[in-house]
Amino acid sequence: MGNLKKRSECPISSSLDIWGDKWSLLIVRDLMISKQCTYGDFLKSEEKIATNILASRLQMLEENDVITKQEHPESKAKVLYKLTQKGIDLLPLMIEINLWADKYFTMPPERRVMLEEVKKDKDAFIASKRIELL
Amino acid sequence: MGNLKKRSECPISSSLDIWGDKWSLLIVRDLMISKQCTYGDFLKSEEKIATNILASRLQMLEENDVITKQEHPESKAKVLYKLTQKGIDLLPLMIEINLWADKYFTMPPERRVMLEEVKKDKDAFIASKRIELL
DNA sequence: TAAATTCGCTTGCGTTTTGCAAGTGCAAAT
DNA sequence: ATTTGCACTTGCAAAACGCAAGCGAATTTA
Repeated sequence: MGNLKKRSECPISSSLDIWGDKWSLLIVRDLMISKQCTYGDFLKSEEKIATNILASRLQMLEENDVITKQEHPESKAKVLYKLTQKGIDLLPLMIEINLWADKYFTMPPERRVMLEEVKKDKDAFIASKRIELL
Repeated sequence: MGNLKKRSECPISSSLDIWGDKWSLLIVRDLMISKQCTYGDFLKSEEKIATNILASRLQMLEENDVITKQEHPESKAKVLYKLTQKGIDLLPLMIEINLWADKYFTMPPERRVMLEEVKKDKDAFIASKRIELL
């Protein structure tokens, strides 16, 4: 299944080999907003990812150490997904995507609040989010 | 062909709808390194993009105002592709990808030189690159 | 405690996208 | 006048995607 083949030694290319598709960064986004999600949580988010695609992306991201599975504290039937350090390190990237999008799309009001905070002091925002996610 | 359908109002998702695939950001990368490229230049880069895929991505990026076509000064047979302002604004994002990759992959030596400069003063680097690309 | 429901996936299958090779049409060089 | 270069286009097989249904284990409900 989701095994990685590098197209080149270029760091951009190698990065895209892992999360360069329409869905992976949305999974990362959900984990940055919610800190931890179950399989069902991902399915609920508004872009409506197909369940087989979700499964393959989660596997890919786990194999590449961007996310980890943990057992749910209150049920063996549930699984918790979280970002690893490598995943949390995508935070600056995600923020730059938001800033770019802010310039060229209309932002939903809730995101706007967060972005104001980011614009005030980007590094501080990243630092506090980083702690929050660990 | 490459027409855009938004999956949601989320800025991350909308961004990915434009350049969220394995190839688009490599085209942007080439244009950030070379400032302007011909169709043939893109084909030459080491990831070896298929010509039909290249054509569809160039069209998509142009439709979404990330790149523009210009006529080549010395030949009507050639076409020059350049980044628009919207494309140049992807620079901070590209730099964050590089920084992330720097942490988790081995970097080719030439990129290392650039990254040292970035680490010394990120904003200054972006500012000078910005001017260079216009 | 048996039956129904929840949860995290897997499977099948039709559709779309990708990747490779070959081809086309215009421009420029020979 | 003919060949070469350049920017694509076309055809087709293979892979990835998207949708719906199914499945086994864990949990809840009757």
